[in-house]
Amino acid sequence: MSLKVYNSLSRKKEEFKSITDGHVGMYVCGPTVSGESHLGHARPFITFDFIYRYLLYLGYKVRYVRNITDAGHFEEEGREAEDKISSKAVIEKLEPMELVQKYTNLFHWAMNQFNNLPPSIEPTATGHIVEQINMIEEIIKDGYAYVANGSVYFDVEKYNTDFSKKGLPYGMLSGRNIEEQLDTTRDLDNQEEKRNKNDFALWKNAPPEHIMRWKSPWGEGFPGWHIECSAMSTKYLGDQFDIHGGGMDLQFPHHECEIAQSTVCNHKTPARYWLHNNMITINGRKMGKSYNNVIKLSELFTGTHPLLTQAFHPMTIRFFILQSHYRSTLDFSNEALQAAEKGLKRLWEAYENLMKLPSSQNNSQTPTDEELDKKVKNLIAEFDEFMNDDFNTAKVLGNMFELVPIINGIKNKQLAADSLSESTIQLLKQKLKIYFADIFGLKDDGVDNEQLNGVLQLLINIRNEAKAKKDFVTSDIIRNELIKLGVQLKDEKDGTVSYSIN
RNA sequence: GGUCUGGUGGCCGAGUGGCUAGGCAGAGCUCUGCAAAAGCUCCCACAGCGGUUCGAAUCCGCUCUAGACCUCCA
Repeated sequence: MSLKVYNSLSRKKEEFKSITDGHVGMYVCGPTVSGESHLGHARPFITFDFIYRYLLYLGYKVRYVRNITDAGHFEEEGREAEDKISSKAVIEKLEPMELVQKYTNLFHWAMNQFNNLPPSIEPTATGHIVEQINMIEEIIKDGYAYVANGSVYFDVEKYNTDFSKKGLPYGMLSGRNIEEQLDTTRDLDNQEEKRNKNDFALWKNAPPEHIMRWKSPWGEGFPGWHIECSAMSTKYLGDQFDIHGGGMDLQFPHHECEIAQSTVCNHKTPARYWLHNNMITINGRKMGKSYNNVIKLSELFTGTHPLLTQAFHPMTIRFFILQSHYRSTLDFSNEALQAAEKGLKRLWEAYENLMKLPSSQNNSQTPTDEELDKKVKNLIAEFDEFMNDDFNTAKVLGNMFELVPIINGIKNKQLAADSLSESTIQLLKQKLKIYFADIFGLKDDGVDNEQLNGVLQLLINIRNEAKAKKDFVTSDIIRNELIKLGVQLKDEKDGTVSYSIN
């Protein structure tokens, strides 16, 4: 059984084979820290987090590189090209690096909330200006870029002509044919500098008011749209690496340009497998700045957004994303998120129940219900199978939910304790823990507060005494008032009382 | 205009030829002082029209429809 991944480059599922045995190099396009991350951004970072975690589970040593874009890509709104980061800094009266730091911190905070593992290396664009300049020089030397008024442009046409002969045409990732591109009537800044409309900037000459600027062989300026990813992936992962990831919307032009730049410099396609996650939609539309329909992560966690009826816990978001396949669109709505919240709770509680099941209460290795035992073993075995099929977390969760009634049934004695063999229960515990915590990265931020526990236990005791005296008025007050406070008491089958906090 | 991807039960979402996931919501039952929780049962959908096939949500064609990219965007 081997891992198969959908490669955007070939548009097929392919068997995954790493370049170096036992090692994986993975590059994922990170955030532009000129603003706060929104729900749409959460998708790739959670997606590639569980991919990273799964590769680790398979035993690979993974170098996971995710950049921070802090040098400012261009926003070409109509006429004026301006560096996003420097212009916003003026508005907010902050130093550019102060702004960048603020949003980097916020990003890290959000990643932490989602329980995403930090990448192995998180390089910044501003920290790699030298590498980017070196790479641009190489491209010029090879004749695939030209200088115009202190800016440098990549010669797409020449690249396409030469590399098509090698079977590496420009547009191979996104299935584009450069002759067929739409003629934009839009006026882009400095378009006349380009030899061809498809050419893209490697280096931009900085106008005087531009704050972020570096010296280069072509004058003072700043790096172009795509060069940082090429420079940094090459530096940390080599000429060719295993996986390049990002959102589908980056396929063109960003990843296409990356391929062109890197191929010129390194004489080979940078990544073997290109993985792209799909978008989160809201009312059927992609969530994105251009649509003005973004919900920021902080708003999501606090419920402060007109579209939200309540706050949603980061783990609910994570679970919501895990419930669909990463290449499908995922439609946001309060209802969908509420369903995810309840589903996660049910799964979480079953998981806890399982972990608390006493082990080896009987020595019987033969289950009394062989059919059920077999079913459980099969459901567990399918976890790996589903993940190996292009990381199908949705199907794994489906199986987990099928295990829930079995686990709860044993716990609540609706099923005999020895229905399953001891070894199956052990296997279940072991695998579920790995999948739940290690691969899916679901964690309990459980209130582990001794004082609160003590207070609740006291109330439970009082209620028990009231019940013993058939003073149901008192016992019901305790139960009903607690539920209003988000604490749900559960009368267990064995007479004990447990609770869950919402 | 080009390239591409979708349209699945009240909602969300798996599923690429037969065994018809799963979650949420809803209904009934068991348990319970009553509830809740838990368990059991029910709710058998695949945009439309043709075609291929013994058999299609799944393949092919057409139609309708939604969306993505072609411009910063996860």
